[in-house]
Amino acid sequence: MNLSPSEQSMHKPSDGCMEASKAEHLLPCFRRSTYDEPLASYHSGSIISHLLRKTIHNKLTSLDSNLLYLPSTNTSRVDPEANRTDDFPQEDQSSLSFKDEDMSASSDAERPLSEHLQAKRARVENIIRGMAGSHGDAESECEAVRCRRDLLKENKRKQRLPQHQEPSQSNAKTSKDEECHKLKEQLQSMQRLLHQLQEKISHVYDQNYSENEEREDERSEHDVQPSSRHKDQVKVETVGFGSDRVVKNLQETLKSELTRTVSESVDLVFKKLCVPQPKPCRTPEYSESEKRIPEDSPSELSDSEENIRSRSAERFESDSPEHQTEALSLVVRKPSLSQAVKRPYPLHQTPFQFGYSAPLHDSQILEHLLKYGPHSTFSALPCLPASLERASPDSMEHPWESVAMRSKVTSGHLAQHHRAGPPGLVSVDTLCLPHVKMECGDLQSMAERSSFMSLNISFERSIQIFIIHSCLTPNHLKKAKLMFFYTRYPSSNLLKNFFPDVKFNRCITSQLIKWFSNFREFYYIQMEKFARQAIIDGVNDVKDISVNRESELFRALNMHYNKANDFQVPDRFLEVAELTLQEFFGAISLSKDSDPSWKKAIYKVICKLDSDVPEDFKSPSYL
DNA sequence: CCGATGCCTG
DNA sequence: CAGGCATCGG
Repeated sequence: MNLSPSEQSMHKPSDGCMEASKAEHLLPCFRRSTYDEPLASYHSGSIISHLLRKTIHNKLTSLDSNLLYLPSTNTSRVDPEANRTDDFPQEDQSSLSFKDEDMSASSDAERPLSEHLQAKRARVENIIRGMAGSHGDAESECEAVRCRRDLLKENKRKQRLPQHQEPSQSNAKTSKDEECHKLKEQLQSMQRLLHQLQEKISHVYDQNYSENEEREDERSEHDVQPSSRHKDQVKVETVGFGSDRVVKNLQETLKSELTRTVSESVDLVFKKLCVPQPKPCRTPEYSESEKRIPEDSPSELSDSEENIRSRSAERFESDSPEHQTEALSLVVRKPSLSQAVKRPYPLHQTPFQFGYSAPLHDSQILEHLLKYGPHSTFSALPCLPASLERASPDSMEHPWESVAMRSKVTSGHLAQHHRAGPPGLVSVDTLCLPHVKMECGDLQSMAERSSFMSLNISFERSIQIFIIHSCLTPNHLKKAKLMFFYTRYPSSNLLKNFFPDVKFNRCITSQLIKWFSNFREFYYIQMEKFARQAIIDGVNDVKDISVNRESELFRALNMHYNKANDFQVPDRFLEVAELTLQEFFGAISLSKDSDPSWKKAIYKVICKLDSDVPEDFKSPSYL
């Protein structure tokens, strides 16, 4: 398929491929990130409407609908393949119009043709009109649904519509073939639309960016108290972060990520649509049109089975389950960002309307920042721009307070704030991040105010959020589970001592405590279960109850707290487990379980059996 | 009132 | 595992 000039200009390699590859280079982890979970978890319908809702409802659209609405040259091209299959004059595609005059004008030439040709044309125009009309219509958030409905209706009504120059046949196969093809085209057109939108976003972003700069300049001239500025309007430069390049990188990464996300979602939809009957979809045209959008997708984009499969959820599932579940539950679902979305704002007032899905996306980025980088240092974060490098030595003590990074641009004027550490390294303390020290409760309001909810995310803010989110990672969870083998009832002080790399606050503390509460819950449930089982099994004497490493009970517990089984569980834990089981057994034997709070007595006993956690656990880099 | 805890639920 | 809720003690 050929690109029209307008499309080519829209899909400039420098805006697409280059950025994608650049992003790939800078942030390799992103590739997997957006793809893995969220897209795989959407089903085909929802992802598209989700994306469309996100984009069409976006404020940017209303800011300048003309930007989005590419004049006839573009809107009329939303379905060029349909034009071709319907034998529309190729050269007339860009002038395809919905005006009646045009209809009649062209129909002069086509009068000899059978009526159904005109009917076809009318239908195609109708479809196009429907799509075009909804582009600028803020009300119609379900463009995809509508188009699809139209198309399906179209197919039902007219299954004999010729495809691929084949004679019209109305057997079931061609019908499905057509539908698949139509949907493919439709999705591709939406993809183009979204790509356009993405261009607009970056355009508006750039506008805002320069506007903000101007505003900032004005303020610094007229404002007597610069401190009265809204925090969120602190522009990147004022943070002293320094690097335009860093900001640009992030910006570009986000742009390309949006594009790629769209592509992959479309791919996923395709896969779902086409898998039942792959052959019909695998027409030459299909391959062609797939290749037509390389800038949206990684370079390996093709219609090969391998690639399709590699995009599928199956592959995702084949990944380490622990890897996924834990990371996602910890970070993606994390507090405020998702909560903010469901705040009871009237839709039209929602300050982060556009960011409908942005939190998820951004959280994924952050998640991967966390996943791939021990929050102790940035050095191990492959996703971070190259300008962020090695952490300072003192970061091993309290990495959260001295996440160090090298500013390749100007670290000089920041060095004055920097404490210990090699020259050229800048502590995060020097970033003057206003929110870094705030607590989780504030995070939501921050998210609401923040440009983070849009693509206008600044780098320093992503760092803030990174830090906030990096408080507890999957590794921390793993560590906590292992610590449970020693202590069932850790005090907050103990936790603080053993998680030196965590910036403790109310929220983090209670989350950690909650973890242990959950651990205990599981522990006691198992105990009760096995105690009852022992009774059922006819065990009479408490002394007949023992727990060793071969016990089923131990295996269950070990599976829960030491899934990888790479940790030597201390013998003491076995003793405690045995005692606990015996307590439960005794209590149940004596029918104490009729008392609603019968377990509390047991808890009281067990909580005294905590032992010291080995010093090794104090290392932030434990695990 | 706040924090810790437990219970229930998704 | 996290959220929400109720309860309890300081």
